[in-house]
Amino acid sequence: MDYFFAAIEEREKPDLRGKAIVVCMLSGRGELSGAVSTCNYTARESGIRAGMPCSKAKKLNPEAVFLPARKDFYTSVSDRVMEIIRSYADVRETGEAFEQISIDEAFLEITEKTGGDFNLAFEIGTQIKNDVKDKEKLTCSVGVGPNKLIAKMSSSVQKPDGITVISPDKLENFLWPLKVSKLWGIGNVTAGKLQEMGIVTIKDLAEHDVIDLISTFGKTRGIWLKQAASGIDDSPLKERDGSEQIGRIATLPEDTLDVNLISQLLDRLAGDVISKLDSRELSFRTVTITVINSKFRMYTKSRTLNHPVYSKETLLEVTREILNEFLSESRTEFRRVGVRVGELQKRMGQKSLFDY
DNA sequence: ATCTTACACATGCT
DNA sequence: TCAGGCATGTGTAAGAT
Repeated sequence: MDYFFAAIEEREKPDLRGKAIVVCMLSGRGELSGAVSTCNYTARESGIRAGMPCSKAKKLNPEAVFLPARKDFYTSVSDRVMEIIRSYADVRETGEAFEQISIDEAFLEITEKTGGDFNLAFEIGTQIKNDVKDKEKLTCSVGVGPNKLIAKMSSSVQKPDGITVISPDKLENFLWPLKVSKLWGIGNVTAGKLQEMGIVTIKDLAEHDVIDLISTFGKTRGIWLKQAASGIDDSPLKERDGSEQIGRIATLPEDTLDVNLISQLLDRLAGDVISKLDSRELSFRTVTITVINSKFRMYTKSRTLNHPVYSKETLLEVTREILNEFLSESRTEFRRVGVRVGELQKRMGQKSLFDY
């Protein structure tokens, strides 16, 4: 979806159209303390980008409209969009060959219904765009490719409201001239290491000795780099049944080491996590606490319970226990804290199988 | 001797 | 001067078979 959160706000508030719109995740610390989640293309003209501090965005364009993110609402729109798109995917025994990878992105397998014809794929992509526009008044950008990696990368070529097809015969011309940082899966750290090795373009990477890549990045990642740079990606679509972890993280009202202040926030976050757990009727077995200190260093500690549970009391207890461990070994004030649960399982009849 | 699990941490994407 | 949410992989240590 194109500039998804901001596009939804535009749709909901027609008087905003034409203006620069910036959707922010705010920490509550100050008027505009937080980061830009996304912004419309008008805002991008003034240099505003996702991830940038909101205060900086304000400096770049004081006239822009700054809105707080309404995540639950965007999720409800996302659910409807995904249902529309899903209906265009190949159908297998298990259901549609469809993979939602984020709140606004998804992969569809259409190999069967196109018989591998990329011209047909273009038609289907166009249909999807029209359907979404008709039903939800939102635009999206479609990428077609012989695998997920290429589909994802081609979706970025023409934005917003675009469609790009990269058939196997156009693969090398598309991929090789690009900087390695453009390859989906290569971030800052990897791009930096590659540059030190003299690898700048994707072509450089594709031609590089795989043994050398493995020695720097490990077996899995080394082989992946070599393959990906050649446009090879055999990963199948993964049907996802909700996330495998549920977490909440937030910024403290001020940097602190005060147990009471921190527990107060952690308890709220734990409550939110329990709500989500309840709505999906799940139990959890692991609890992870995240701390980000005033120097922006991140630390995590986790506990795995003997059996899955879904009691709020247990989550609170474990959370406090881990917090105390953190506090006894920390001298730098905390800025943000988070709670996350994992090893999720569908609930049984009792609170826990071994609880009675 | 080998397989499995727990944990901390790095990396990447939005 | 900077938000929140998730996935996946790796190294190491400890426990189980």
